Amino acid sequence: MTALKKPKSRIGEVNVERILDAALGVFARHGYSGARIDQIAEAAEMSKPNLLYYFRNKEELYRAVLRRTLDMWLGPLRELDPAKDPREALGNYIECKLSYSRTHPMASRLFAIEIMQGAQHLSEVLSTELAQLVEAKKATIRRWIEEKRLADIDPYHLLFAIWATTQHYADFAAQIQSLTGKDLSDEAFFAATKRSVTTIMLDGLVRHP
Amino acid sequence: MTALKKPKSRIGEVNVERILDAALGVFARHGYSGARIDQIAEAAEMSKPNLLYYFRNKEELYRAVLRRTLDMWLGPLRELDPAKDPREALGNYIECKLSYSRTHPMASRLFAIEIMQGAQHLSEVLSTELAQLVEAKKATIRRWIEEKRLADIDPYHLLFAIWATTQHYADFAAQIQSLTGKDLSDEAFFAATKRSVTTIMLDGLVRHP
DNA sequence: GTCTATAAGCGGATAGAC
DNA sequence: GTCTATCCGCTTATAGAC
Repeated sequence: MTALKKPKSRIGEVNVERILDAALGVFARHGYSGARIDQIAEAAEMSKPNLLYYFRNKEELYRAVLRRTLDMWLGPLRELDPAKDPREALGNYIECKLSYSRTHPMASRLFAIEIMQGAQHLSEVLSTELAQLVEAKKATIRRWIEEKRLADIDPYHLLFAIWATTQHYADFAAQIQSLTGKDLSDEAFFAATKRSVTTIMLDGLVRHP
Repeated sequence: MTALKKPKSRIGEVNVERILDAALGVFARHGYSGARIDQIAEAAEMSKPNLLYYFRNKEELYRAVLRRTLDMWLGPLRELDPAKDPREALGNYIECKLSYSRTHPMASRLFAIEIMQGAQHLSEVLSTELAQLVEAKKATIRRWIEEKRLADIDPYHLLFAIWATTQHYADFAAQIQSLTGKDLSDEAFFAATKRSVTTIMLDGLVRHP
């Protein structure tokens, strides 16, 4: 009878996907309160009441969008491989995060806006899932440092620096576009960005004699 | 007669300041469309119609808040001193930006949200004032590189990396608070952050033999 | 499952007394 | 300059036919 959250029919599933895709775009662009349901409905090529047949209300839709993009958001960090050389492992991680900023800039901005506005819908996730994951990776980073293969840096700040520099190209794309005329969808700009970010993070800016 | 924008009386000026302070907090927390005028009025200890006596409408108030925080936002980059050693000059710049993230986190988030949502009220500034400033600083950075005192990095990406890492502590404070339990208002955490960010940016992560 | 029509309520903005 | 009261448009959400 009710198709909410667990649509049984094929057509229902397709519609839910269409709605979630459309909602990601509108929420990332306008924030939660700025987003309009009929705007999302229009983007999903659907009437507003029809959309509200699948999602009880705006809040439920917003949470669903966050949840759906969450795994993708947490994914790259899980891959950080303790067995590898730190240079290679961190290089991979940076490349992975940067690719994510290129292919999913709206997801990045969605989370960024949510966190900047207090992370009210994410605080649960941050203090459980992400905290656990970060705790595990801290151990990896500490080992590299003990083995003298990495500078003596607090693992938190290392992770923050990588997150900040890589996500910046998605989150602040408007500013970067305004200054350079380009964004990560430009193949050459993406390659140059990858090279620069990797060099800065791993080798640092100042030449050592 | 009209006190709008140019209040003649002392009491008017004081009220305008109170409103702008309150508005910064509410806009930074909820974004433009999420912000409520009566919420700002309440924070400014004033009735809603009274607030609208000083600012014709919400849009005008928002623009006034952006304009007032703009100089502070552009300030640190102006100070980047070509005469200094790059290590010292960039170190100063990082410290300056980080201090700004500590003392004005709401201003940082206001601009971040504005840019992430398309920078519609800032595009003028970005492509004129900021672009000019960045152009000037690019020359400084290029000189340092030519003198072999700096790694061969595109100046744009260097600036982006510094902006990203330093502003991150203001913009993503909720996430950092959730993971570390601290923010930059903690004196020890601020000192550790400054040390870590400086080391990562200037010296890099990977130990060179 | 999808639509048209509409209820319900919020929030920006104004009128007008003081 | 500041207030109370109020208007009006806009947006969410529902009712009910198909």
